[in-house]
Amino acid sequence: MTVTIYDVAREANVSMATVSRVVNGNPNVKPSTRKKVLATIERLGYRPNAVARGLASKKTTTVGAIIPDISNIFFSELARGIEDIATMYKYNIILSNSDSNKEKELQLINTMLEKQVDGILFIGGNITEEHIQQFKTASVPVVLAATFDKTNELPSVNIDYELAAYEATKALIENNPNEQPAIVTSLPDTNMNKMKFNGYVRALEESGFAFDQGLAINVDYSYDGGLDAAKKLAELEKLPGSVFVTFDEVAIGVIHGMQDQGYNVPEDIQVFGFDNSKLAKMVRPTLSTVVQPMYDIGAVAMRLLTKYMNKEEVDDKNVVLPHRLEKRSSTLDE
Amino acid sequence: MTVTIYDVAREANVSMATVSRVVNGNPNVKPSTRKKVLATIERLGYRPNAVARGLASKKTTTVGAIIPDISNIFFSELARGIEDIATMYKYNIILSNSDSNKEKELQLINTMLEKQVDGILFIGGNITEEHIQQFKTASVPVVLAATFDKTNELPSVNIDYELAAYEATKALIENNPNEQPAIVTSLPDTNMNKMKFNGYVRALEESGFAFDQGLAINVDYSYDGGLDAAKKLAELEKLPGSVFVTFDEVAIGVIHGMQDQGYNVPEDIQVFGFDNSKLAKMVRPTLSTVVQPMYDIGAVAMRLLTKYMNKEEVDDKNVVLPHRLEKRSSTLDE
DNA sequence: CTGAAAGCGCTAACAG
DNA sequence: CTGTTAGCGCTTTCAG
Repeated sequence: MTVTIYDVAREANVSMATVSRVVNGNPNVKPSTRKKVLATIERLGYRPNAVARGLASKKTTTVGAIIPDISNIFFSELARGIEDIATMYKYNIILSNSDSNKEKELQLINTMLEKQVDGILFIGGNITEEHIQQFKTASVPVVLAATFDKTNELPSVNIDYELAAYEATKALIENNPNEQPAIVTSLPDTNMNKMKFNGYVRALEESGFAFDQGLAINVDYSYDGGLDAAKKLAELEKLPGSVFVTFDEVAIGVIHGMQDQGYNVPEDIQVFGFDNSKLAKMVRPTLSTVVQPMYDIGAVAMRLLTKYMNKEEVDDKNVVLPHRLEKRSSTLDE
Repeated sequence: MTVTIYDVAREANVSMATVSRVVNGNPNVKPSTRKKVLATIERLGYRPNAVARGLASKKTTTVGAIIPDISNIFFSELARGIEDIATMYKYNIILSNSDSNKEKELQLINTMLEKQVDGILFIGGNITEEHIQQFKTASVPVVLAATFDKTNELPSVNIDYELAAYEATKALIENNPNEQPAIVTSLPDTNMNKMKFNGYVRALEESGFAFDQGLAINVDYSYDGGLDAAKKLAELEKLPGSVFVTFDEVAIGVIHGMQDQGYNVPEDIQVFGFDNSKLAKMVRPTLSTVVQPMYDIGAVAMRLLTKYMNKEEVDDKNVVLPHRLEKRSSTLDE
């Protein structure tokens, strides 16, 4: 039925070991026999069985990637970064969506471990003790991307969310020093969100403002959530002069929501986003935002994982990638 | 080191076969022994090795999905549909990006076949004879999603692109019967694009217009491509009263591009998009567009694939999902 | 309801 | 440079 390494060996008058060698590019094969083997592989239409190889070698050259939601632009760009580097290093990706649901996450980790992935890339909300335990039940390396583990036990790739949020808030204040910026955040309350929040508060306090719960609005992580936020903003006793929105998609909803209610951005209210997803340029006014290199986070995380899988030395286990502010037209910069 | 089925068998005083049965939920096991086995599995922390299982059973419960670009919103929604149904049927997905590049596609098909996937979901530009050949070298089922194979040999899930484009163009003409709509298309020139184009031409002719090459603009499939298209539109001797843009992302670029040049949408120029990606509601004016159910296409394709993998009867091998027009504010509907 | 035994297709020492 | 020989961990007849 299907042709195996054994068939090739027989037809080529060599041993299975030799066929295996040429298939795997082992240099210890006389050119002439290599050629002969290659020819019969071609003739027979032999295709190596990676499952058998995986069982024998204990390496599958596939890694698992657990992602909250691939249809979210943020994660899909990150996934592309992962995939490109994986391809470069000859790995395949088993991709699964967790919806940041802890049970699903734990379940997925288990499934991937059963499938004998060589490593796991984890993107999620919060890392709990259970996650760590689950990871420890197997000996494959795990790298977190855009995800926090307060213990810092696991390797990770992130940006400095606290600092980025601080800077964004500061920028808002500089443009309009007399008005206290509002903040629009989204559930779930992940560590990432907490850090952004902390940065916001720090900037506030440093500028002499006291955090005001009334200016902290929490909505769905979605465009419609942003629309909701805009409504709530407009209902405030006094419209805040600026607002820091912790995700671009929501920020765009805020901009449109304000405009739909007759306000001008940035004249009536400045808005600052976070992520610099490609949506940021797809609004009028274009969105000022924190540039978070999603693709790079995925790429660097995958690269880091390859190092662990190859048991290479890793000098920087918790990578912090640079971020920057991109000032566009939704803020009052000179 | 790692605990195997053999260890469990020994510790539980049963045979490997029995352990295998309980692990696989085979009912032919006395409850008491099942319980005993389950207990020692728990105690030993046994985790089945899916690779070994795959080798022995010739089933991996993983399917390959070849996608042009996961970071494209269109494909990422489709991928989510695939994933959700796959999860429902206990399959995992190996996801790879092809950039619609034929060599990569062929390469990926081969890799997935080596990995012994139980089936393949293919989303791409054009299916060539080589693709078909490549698929035939293995006996796993293949389903196309949002992808055409002119021979109709392969199972597929699509919408009627020609008709949808026809209807969109017709709608434009109805709103403004005296002006001939322009069209903005994007490379590569896939069958899908051709069908959209044909629908556009058919609507034109049916309304007494002759296709005018000068009104056919081709740009990159991107927001910036849309910006470019708007520039070209404005450079025309006379601004067309409406334009059919074959992808939402490009359409949004067209809207902003026109606005940036001082025109009003839809008063000066109507624009009709295609896809109804979530971007369509994220513009002002909101985009009138053809609703293509990306998620459903992915979901139905995956469902269809499970049928083939289970060797079930399939009555409708080339599924055509319904589409509809969503009229929003970028067109002059009453 | 349970066990024995034969592979699945390949890699990895180890010899030579 | 090449062949032999054990497995990898599990499923799957076939008996009983």
